[in-house]
Amino acid sequence: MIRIYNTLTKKKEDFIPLEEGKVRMYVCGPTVYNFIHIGNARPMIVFDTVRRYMEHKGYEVNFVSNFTDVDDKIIKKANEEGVTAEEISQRYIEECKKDMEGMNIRPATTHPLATQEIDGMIEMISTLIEKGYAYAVNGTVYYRTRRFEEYGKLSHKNLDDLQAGNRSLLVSGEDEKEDPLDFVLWKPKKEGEPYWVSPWGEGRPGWHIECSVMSRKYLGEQIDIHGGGEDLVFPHHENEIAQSEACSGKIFARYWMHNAFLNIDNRKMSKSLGNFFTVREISEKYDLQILRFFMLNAHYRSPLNFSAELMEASKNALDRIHTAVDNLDYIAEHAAAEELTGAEAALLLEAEKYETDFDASMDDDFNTADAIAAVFDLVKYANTKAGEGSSRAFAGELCSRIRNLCGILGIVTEKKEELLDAEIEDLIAERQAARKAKDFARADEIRGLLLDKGILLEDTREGVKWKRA
RNA sequence: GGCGCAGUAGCCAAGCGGUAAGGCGUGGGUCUGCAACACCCUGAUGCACCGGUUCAAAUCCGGUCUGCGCCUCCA
Repeated sequence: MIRIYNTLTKKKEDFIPLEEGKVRMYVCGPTVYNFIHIGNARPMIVFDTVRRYMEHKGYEVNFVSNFTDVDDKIIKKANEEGVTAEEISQRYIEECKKDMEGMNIRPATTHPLATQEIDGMIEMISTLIEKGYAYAVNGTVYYRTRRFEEYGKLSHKNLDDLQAGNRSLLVSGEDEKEDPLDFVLWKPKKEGEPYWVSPWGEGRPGWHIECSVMSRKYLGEQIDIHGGGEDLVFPHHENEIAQSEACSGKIFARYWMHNAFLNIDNRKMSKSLGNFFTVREISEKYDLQILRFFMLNAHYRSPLNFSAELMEASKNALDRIHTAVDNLDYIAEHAAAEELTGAEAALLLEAEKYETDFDASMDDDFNTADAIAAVFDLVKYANTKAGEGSSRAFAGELCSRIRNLCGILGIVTEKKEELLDAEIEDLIAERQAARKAKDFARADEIRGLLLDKGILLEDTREGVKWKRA
């Protein structure tokens, strides 16, 4: 049984899907006005892992994640570059997909675009007006927040507190609202902005209505899991609930999951502090697999601090897994015996406990940090139990189990097949000859030469191995 | 002002009532021509601090300190 911490109830709850064997989940995606930063990457990695684990447990997962492609920031960027907003959003959607691939984040079942769903938004806004939950004033449509009695149930806020202690809810030009708490569903166009025709005039949708509409269209009125960064709890998700539930009269999402922030130097990343990194920047220095591993090494609801030092530690840790997998592959390939011995069969049975541990950790609100510990336990077990005398079946099985667990976490263990240049192969052979002749000076010289080319040699009992530095 | 989260070894990080996982790093050892890999050993009589509840607390309760987040676009 999977247990999920639900922001709505502030408790871990047993996960029971609306429809047996199926999971409908929606995760708020990025606004595409630039390369995504590593903070954007956290929910992507977290929820991709949730999805993978659900699938591992046998669920069929319908995973929807949007791209917000109409927004002030996109328009601003477009104006700066003198191109259309669409060009900007298309460009960064493509770039985002490249980054996702690098982090081994699988494409969603559907990646809807806000601009392709305007009709649905107009329809939902109309329904809200009909039901008395919204009103139009001078081309702007507002949601009548106080009309939705449960407003605040997700963020556990009380409307009067919101109003009383607040800084400046009354922004200039907003005195046309019935209540300062009301939020925008549709805003009139301004000169030079993209717009759509609506019953309230030309304009564009507010941010919150997008997700309600896209979620309903691709997943139905009720979904199992709704996810996103913790900053979206209020007001974004609170508003989604108000919109969707006022419209349908049904509970919108059963489980609300929110990941904590990725910080830099213990502070939230932000442009004003100048302390943020794009995923692209990180990819120039590290394999993005390391970024993924780094994030999964902490619980998704804990704040995580990012630093180069921590990335180095993650790189070394991940290498330990890769090395184990490579070694097992090597043992399997060169094994003298094919079949499992009785002793080996017993060892494999014993090793099943690590897989059980892994699942138990993941069942407990996706405790990836604990799950990774189980992977390391298996790695150590394999390193200890498998050796040159092992059968192909034994080494192969241990290897595939490690690969399988890593796969659930989206951590790639497949070795990139790279052919050695003939020149490098010759050098390795020459070094072997030198070693045989005990000409260690020459052997070390060659090893140094290869190291300069980025090739790392390892003399193991089974022979010479190499890997890219 | 309102609401909320966190403080566990040098670093990262699980555990959330039953006597401190895992990783990185450090030091020592085995293996090896050396190096690397791997393996073994090495780590907090203690989980910010002070009280309390309990047979039992890092885990529950109260208070203090510190850091952070949300309340405004934000992953």
